[in-house]
Amino acid sequence: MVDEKTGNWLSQLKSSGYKLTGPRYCVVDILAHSERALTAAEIFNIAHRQYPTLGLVSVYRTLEKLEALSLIQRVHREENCHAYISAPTGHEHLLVCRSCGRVSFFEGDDLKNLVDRVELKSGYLVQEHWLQLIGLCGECRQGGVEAFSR
Amino acid sequence: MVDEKTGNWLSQLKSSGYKLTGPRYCVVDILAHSERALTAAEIFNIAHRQYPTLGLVSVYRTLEKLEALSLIQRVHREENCHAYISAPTGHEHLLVCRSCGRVSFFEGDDLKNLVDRVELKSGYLVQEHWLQLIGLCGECRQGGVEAFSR
DNA sequence: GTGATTGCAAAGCGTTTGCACCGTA
DNA sequence: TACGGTGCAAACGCTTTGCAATCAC
Repeated sequence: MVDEKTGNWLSQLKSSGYKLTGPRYCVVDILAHSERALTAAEIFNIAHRQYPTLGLVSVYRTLEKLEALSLIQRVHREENCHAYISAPTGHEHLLVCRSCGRVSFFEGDDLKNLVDRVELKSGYLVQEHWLQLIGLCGECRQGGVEAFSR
Repeated sequence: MVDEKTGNWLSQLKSSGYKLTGPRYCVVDILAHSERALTAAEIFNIAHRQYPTLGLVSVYRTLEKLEALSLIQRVHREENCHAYISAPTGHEHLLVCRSCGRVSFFEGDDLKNLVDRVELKSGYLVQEHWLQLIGLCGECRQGGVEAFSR
């Protein structure tokens, strides 16, 4: 019983020449459905419950492949950049909740003017932009929820 | 013979209760004048030449203090976030050259509309934004300069 | 059957900590 | 003189690598 997103990721792995295995399935499924950015250790902790023989190493190796296929992307926070979230399908940017760690996406295409202006002024050729908003999600705003604990 | 920016940073360290020492001076001076974001190891390598007894540990400890005083800030690149650059004075964002690693700053205050729209749509309260442009600086555009080597 | 994938253990690497000595104020 | 700063060495935590056993295809 594989859901759509997990199934899609698995087929992409398969058609890239990788085999479909238990550990791989487990990690893919967790990442495909997480609302929060997860570190390798966090993924391991969750996956370990459903797949007790899983090794942390397999988590790293699967992350590597998923990142290469652009199915996941790194989330940068003030202090580190070792957490991953399912990559957006189109051209979207991250919106990260500082309290619970939840990640959402938003469209953000009107940077064009800004980019044009910066190019003119700086002489740079801008190839890529990275925009990330940080704040509190709807739930955490209301709830006065305690900071997400690591 | 201490130049203005270095001198300013040193006074800020001093007035925060820290002592002014050789190793500290050395690291401060390098960071205050680097056009590129530098990692602890890179700073150590440079500083070591002018101050042979310097230990890598002192670099880390100085970075810590400079970051706490907001005199430097981390620069995030695709793969890591362990390099530091002199922090901008006002509200500015980073423009990083992918080829030579040079960092420039630009003003970027017209995100207000975008932020308002995202808040409305997502229900988040946006507290902070992070914008970074990545591309090629004027020199690297023309020169076909080889990628900056690590 | 074959070659990729696995988990383990060990290695590797960057960063932090404990400590005795040293230098600034 | 007092106490923060120093470098060294060791500890630490996260990630990668070497390897023999295992498993998908």
